[in-house]
Amino acid sequence: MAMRTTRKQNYPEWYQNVVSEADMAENASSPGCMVMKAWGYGLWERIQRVLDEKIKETGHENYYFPMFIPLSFFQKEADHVEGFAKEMAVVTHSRLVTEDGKLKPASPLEEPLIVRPTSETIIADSFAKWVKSYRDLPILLNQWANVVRWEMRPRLFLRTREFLWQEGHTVHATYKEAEDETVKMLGVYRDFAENALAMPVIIGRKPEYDKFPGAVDTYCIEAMMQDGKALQAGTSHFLGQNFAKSANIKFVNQNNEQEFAYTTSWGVSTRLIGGAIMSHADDDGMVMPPHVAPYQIVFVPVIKKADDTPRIMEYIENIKAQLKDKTAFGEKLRIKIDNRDKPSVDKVWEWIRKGAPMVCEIGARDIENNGLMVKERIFLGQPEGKKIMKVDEFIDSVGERLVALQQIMLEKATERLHNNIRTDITTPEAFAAYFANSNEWIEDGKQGKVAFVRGKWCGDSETEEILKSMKITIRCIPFDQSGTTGKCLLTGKDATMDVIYARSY
RNA sequence: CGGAGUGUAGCUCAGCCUGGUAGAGCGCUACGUUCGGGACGUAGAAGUCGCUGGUCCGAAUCCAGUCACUCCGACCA
Repeated sequence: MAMRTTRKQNYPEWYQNVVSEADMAENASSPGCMVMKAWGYGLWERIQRVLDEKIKETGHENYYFPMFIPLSFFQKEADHVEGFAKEMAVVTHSRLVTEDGKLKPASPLEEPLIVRPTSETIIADSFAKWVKSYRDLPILLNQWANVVRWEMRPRLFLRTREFLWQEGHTVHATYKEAEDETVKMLGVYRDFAENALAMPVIIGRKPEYDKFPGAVDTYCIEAMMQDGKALQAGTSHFLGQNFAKSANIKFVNQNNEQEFAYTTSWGVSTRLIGGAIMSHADDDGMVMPPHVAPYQIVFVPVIKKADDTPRIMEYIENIKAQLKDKTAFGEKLRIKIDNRDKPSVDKVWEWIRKGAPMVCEIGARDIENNGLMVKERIFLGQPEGKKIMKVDEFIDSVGERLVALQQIMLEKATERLHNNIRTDITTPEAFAAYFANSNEWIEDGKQGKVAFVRGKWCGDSETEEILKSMKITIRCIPFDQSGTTGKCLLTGKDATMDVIYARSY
């Protein structure tokens, strides 16, 4: 076990341990913020690259809007301002002066600026300028940016005051078209989570009280972590005409009538990295899905005699050269030769903690055999995780093998999700008894003590208080409503709606 | 914003009760032996003891203030 704390011992502590031992990020000196290091930011860059392509394939183009938003913009949409008021970073001054040897803010701004917690208001302002006629619609845009929400209890990747994300914003001429867009992008997120991150999700709609402030409907993808808690991994909002009305986004339709437009917004963030960690990492550290691993293959030279160094390095370079045109997931392979002047065992263990999908150890012995030693991260410690292969065989099969490893990771995570959605809890008593337990690590392929419950909900507003007192949340109202039976698990009233109940991050 | 705790070397911490030259392990540097599941020897570098003030011949240690961080709550669209 390379982690100081195992998942079973203390899941939250294990998580922090993985983040630091895999060298993905650390707490910054600025409170609540993080420094993303090469291996963590590298994962984000991969997420950006793969997702950006999907966003562009669906017709969107990237824009960039300012991070400072005039305070008055938030005033315009009542629900929106109320939803965000408590967590805004506010810029009130434009310079510093020295007073008694201390720096103090000076030159107050006439109108304070808000550091964007999200960009609906400032993008809507632009939409209002750009939209004149139905011929201008739809506008389909996206931006990759940082946002700030003044969180009180930050956790690396899962909740930080500043985080990175993409936010898509679109304007449409009709209700239906905007609603379709919202659901379409949710589908893009689901495919991305499952295919790129090997993280299966449940898709659905948020209950009324949990919607994005200012939205008509909020849709989400919800993932299950290894402790049975839910992680909201992405959201897609149908904003109806709410922001169009507050920002005055109007167009002339084909009948020459003025009409308010319909808008959407959708986003995923660096939180996905936290999700990937808690989906796949084990007691030896991170396990990177090959599709998004910054490096898929790491070569570690094993040098017993210094004299061997040149020929071993040459041998490795030669293998790398032969992999030049090989692909996996339709992309070139990402390969690292770790030639740092360190003991090879240390290097190997470092890549295990980082979760590089394949580590290849190559020494003098392999040159004689025209072979190499291949270790696959997901099979660490198991006999099948360690193979001596011929170079030709490796070169021909490695691309497919990376795809296969990705598939195995998805299957494992999917099995956990499916085995841990309880549908047999049908009364408030059984429900309360179930959630009286606390969350703990769920062993692979097993059913955990506490995870998701799929069951009935009456939808009454009084349930909000009950949930709060139990520290349970309704993750979503799944699209798939193929039903469970029973009464509302909170009130015992008659109910028709199926929802997912869980503790959450 | 409430409750608790912690600030000593890059990291993890001991020393504080009972004041008297700043410590350990890991890491780092050099050299040598090593290297395919976490090696070892020898030598070495490294700290205004969070900060400010007080008591005292003398403060990491006692007192007061202050700042920061961590954990638990409240908050988390």
